[in-house]
Amino acid sequence: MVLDKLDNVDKGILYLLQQNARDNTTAGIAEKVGVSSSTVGNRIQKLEENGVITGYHPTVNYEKAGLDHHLLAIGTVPYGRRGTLGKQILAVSGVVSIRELLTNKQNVAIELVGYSRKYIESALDELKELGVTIERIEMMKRERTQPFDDLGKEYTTEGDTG
Amino acid sequence: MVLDKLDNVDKGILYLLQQNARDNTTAGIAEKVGVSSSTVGNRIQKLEENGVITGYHPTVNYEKAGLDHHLLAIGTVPYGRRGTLGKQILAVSGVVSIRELLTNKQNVAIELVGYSRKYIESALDELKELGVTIERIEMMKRERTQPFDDLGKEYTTEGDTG
DNA sequence: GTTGAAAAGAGCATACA
DNA sequence: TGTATGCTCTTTTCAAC
Repeated sequence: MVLDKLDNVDKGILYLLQQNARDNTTAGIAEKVGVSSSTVGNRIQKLEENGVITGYHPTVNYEKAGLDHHLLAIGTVPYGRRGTLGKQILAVSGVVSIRELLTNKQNVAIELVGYSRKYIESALDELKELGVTIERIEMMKRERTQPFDDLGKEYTTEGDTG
Repeated sequence: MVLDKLDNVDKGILYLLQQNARDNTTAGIAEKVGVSSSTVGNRIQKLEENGVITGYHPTVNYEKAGLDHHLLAIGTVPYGRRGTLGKQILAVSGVVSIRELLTNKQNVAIELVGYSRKYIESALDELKELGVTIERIEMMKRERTQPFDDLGKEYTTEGDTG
């Protein structure tokens, strides 16, 4: 499924879901994109089936949850092994995300979260054992995420997206 | 609110929500953490009020949504301006996330998404105008996100988290 | 702070245009 | 394919513990 098959209704729904996937009800979305609530439900289901929406997750403030250690490990993974290693890296306790880049060096950015320095160190040890060469470790100050804002805002009646 | 105030029930709820924030109902969570569904509802509300949970977002597969251009701009922002610039950077069309690091150089990683190369270029121009020095631009191969898996799994009866 | 039940609201499936 | 209605399930609220 590519964008050609995403019409204005899909785009509007995606935009609003990205604003708030929990408080934006199907009825509320329906009103803003100009269709019925059951159509919104059908569309969302299709977006999920087609892999456009792959999941719904809460954004957790790790500091407020008591996880004081939050850092980014920038490293290198051998070219051929990146696909396989991704899952293994995610399986390491404390790893919350990986970004894979199309470069030969420094091609992975691994976000780590933990209760203590010891916790982080054991995660780094595990990563090394998997074959990840850690090149830099930086403390993360903050991470901000936002929906792609040009997806379908124009197809909605922006009002109270919550 | 810090972790000291997060008890096992909170941790279990957070764990399950991170697995699937949509299909895990309060009743289902209640069963797995061993409390009533209304308690789960109350706890979730408090986690939101206290800023532990800051939002719920769908994970969107940008490629499947027709947004073929997905890259990471690594750059530098003057030390004193990072706090202010964050919001402005997020306001640039195409920017979906920023990671701020505690370094002097290359202290921001800006994730960009767009329909076309032109689209991306205009976003980069905007970033430069804001005062961001772009040092490297890398194509993103993939991004994988996962909940912090050591938050409260032990306090749940892992069964059908969906 | 937790529970259980009742009420309000949301989502889903069926039927129809 | 999109829309409307009725049914079921979820969430929220409130009294009681």
